[in-house]
Amino acid sequence: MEPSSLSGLPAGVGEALEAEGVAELYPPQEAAVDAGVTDGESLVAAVPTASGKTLIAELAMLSSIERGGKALYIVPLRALASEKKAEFERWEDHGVTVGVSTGNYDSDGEWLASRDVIVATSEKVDSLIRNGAPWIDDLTCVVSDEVHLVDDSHRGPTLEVTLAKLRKVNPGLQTVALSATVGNADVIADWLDAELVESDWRPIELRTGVHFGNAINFDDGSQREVPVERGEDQTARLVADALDTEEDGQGGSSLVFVNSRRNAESAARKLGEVTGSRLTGEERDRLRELAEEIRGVSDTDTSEDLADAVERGSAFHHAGLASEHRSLVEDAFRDRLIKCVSATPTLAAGVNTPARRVIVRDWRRYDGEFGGMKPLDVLEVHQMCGRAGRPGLDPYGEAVLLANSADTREELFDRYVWAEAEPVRSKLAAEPALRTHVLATVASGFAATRDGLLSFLDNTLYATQTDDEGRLASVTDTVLDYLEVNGFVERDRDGGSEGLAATGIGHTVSRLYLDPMSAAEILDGLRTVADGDDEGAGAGDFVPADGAAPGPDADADDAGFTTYTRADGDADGDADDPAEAAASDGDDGPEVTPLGLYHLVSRTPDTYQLYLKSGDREEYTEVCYEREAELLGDTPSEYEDVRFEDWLAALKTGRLLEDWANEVDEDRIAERYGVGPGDIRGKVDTAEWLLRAAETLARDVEGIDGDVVVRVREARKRLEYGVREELLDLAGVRNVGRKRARRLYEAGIESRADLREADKAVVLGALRGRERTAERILENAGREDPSLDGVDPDSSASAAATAGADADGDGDGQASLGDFG
DNA sequence: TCGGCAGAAGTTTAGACAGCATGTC
DNA sequence: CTAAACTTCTGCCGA
Repeated sequence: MEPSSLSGLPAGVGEALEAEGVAELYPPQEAAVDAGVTDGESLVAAVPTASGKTLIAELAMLSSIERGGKALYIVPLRALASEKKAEFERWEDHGVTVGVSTGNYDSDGEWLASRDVIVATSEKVDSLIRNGAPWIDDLTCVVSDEVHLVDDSHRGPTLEVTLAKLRKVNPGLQTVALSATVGNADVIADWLDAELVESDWRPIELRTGVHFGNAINFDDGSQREVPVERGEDQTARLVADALDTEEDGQGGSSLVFVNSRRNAESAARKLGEVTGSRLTGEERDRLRELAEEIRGVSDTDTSEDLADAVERGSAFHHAGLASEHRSLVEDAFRDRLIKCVSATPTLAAGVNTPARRVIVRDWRRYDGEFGGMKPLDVLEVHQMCGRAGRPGLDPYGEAVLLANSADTREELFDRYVWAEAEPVRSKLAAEPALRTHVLATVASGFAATRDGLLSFLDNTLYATQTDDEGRLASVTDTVLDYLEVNGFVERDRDGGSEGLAATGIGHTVSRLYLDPMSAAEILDGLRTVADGDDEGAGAGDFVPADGAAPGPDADADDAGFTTYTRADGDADGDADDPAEAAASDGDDGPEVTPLGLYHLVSRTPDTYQLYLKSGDREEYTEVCYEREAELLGDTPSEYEDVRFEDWLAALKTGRLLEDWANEVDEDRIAERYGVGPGDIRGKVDTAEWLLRAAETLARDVEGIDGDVVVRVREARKRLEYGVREELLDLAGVRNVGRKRARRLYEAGIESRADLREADKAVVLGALRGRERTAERILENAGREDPSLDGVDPDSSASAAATAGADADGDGDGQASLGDFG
């Protein structure tokens, strides 16, 4: 079937596809067309990765748009959103517009409602529904990429409920679900009332095999000799073998999957010996440049180790890397500059990074709940193997599992090579998942009674595949009790069917996209502050919202608390105004410190906890008692309460955040907490998000001291910029980060206003003579005449700045590791 | 007494979604 | 119940 023979697509699309080189549709694509994707028919396509799934989605979306509709493409990862957007933008010549919406990136100012195709993550779509995005009911086609992720216990339920909601709002909606080959694609099709296209067909041959001893045995019965000498590294031999086998005039690159970050790093180091000896002079030069770029991303050991490996054509890839690191590695690997990447599962499902040879070195991974090393899911291994074979570059792809004995070889064949992937199973009927989705479903008007709620939940995958009819109802009831106790929903038990309604806070929580348990924890924590200084202050008391009050003052205690309203003149974001800070210092209520707030949001289920290492328990128990007064809420008993462990883990995270807000260098933080630059950014981002939510909650809820709102905002801003209080103003200037702000401050330039007035020589000196940077900064600070022509840097400013930048930000009188190793 | 070294014992362990505002003289 | 790569500790040896 030729693309140009398809009907129902926008004019010229078929021809454009042929011009791209799509002369014939692939068999699964043809089956999809036969099943009616271009006629608005719903479809589940369960086919291998890289077998043209995206084109099936495009055919559905484009034909839907041609009929006057609007399409939504749901991706599982933020990183994939921009990849897909770029891919779909090639249809803009045919009048199709594309927009993206994810948590950290919205299409540049474009109003989504006007776009024909919108790419978003499932959480973002869920959030848009909760917030009543007007274009949701205009959708005529929704594509769900990697639907098999409904099996994921954390994020699966969101996808499941979101699809159910979209279909409910829009009964005629064409639903196209793209899935890996799984055990029960028919059940998914059944759930979505869709046709099923299932196939193992791949455009590039994929051979899967197991290496043991001196050869790889492939699933097609063939063998390839790859002898491994005694004491030689099996992985290294296989990587070398791929590189030494030229196809298309080039050796093949490899992707090695391992089970821990540390293993990824040490494998990359070792494999650098293999790749390093096979580079051309030009490649060495380019790699050296790339390594410099990597070092420039971050000052941490991780960054340094990565750069060292990359210089030799080898790299590692895991979530501890900064996102800039990741894309540098991914791009260079695609460009065939980096010859081998050792990765954790980040690369198995993320952006498209194919390799000629995939080596699955570790097939078991530590799992605490399992109590040891757990074999990977068949689906996961298949996903890894599916990365083998680059379309247009490799004549074939090879996926090799490593065995260290004949027995293991047989086990790997049985377990992975011959095995079908596990069936997908809904994880909806679990409390954490339902807690969030029951509240959202009630709050956004999908259900007003208990019966209505249960019948809505009947549209989920869970309902179509469970045999236990009562389970969903019973978990729902447990969750409803929880939501009622915490004041998020009201229940009316008088009528025939129990009535349900979200309270004001319930609505807020749902719109903020918080787990209700996080919201409850935050509210409890913040309320302890108000309760602490006046027993008489309760939620029902009179709340003064005096529009004339400039902020909390000494009298505020009389009423127990003061609320800020938008009218009180504090909406200008001037929380760091010294006068205000001084005023609140006069308050004798319990002090709300950044650490207290960081600890509070860190112990919320929306924050991923840091692992307590040996010795940490002792260390943080001590910190916990030292700073107990700052922690919001009661510390669980060290000896009787199992929650104590979590409390300490949250304290560790809280301290990391505090360090960041105290300008401790990234490399010190990385070392102190045993994390990578990517983890630091991740923790800070999450905390920022939660503190913003906390700010909104604190404003919306009665019984929380207005001063608390100010403290929350300041703690959040300090995280955002990574600076101490006195630098908040400076760090707000574009191109001024925590480092430059500190240098400027040490040179006597303490504010944005100073930047406009200061001696240019001092500014230039503080910025270490970087003329262009200094000009940009002056311009961004709003200086009339930012030009630095003929200005010489003031060397004393530069010296002061250097001294300031080297100071360890640990000046709170706590025990400090004042050594440099 | 000290340093070097080998082997024993102990330690650690993947990933990643969400909101929001708002500018400048 | 299950692993494996590291790091740190321990004890032995020789000088």
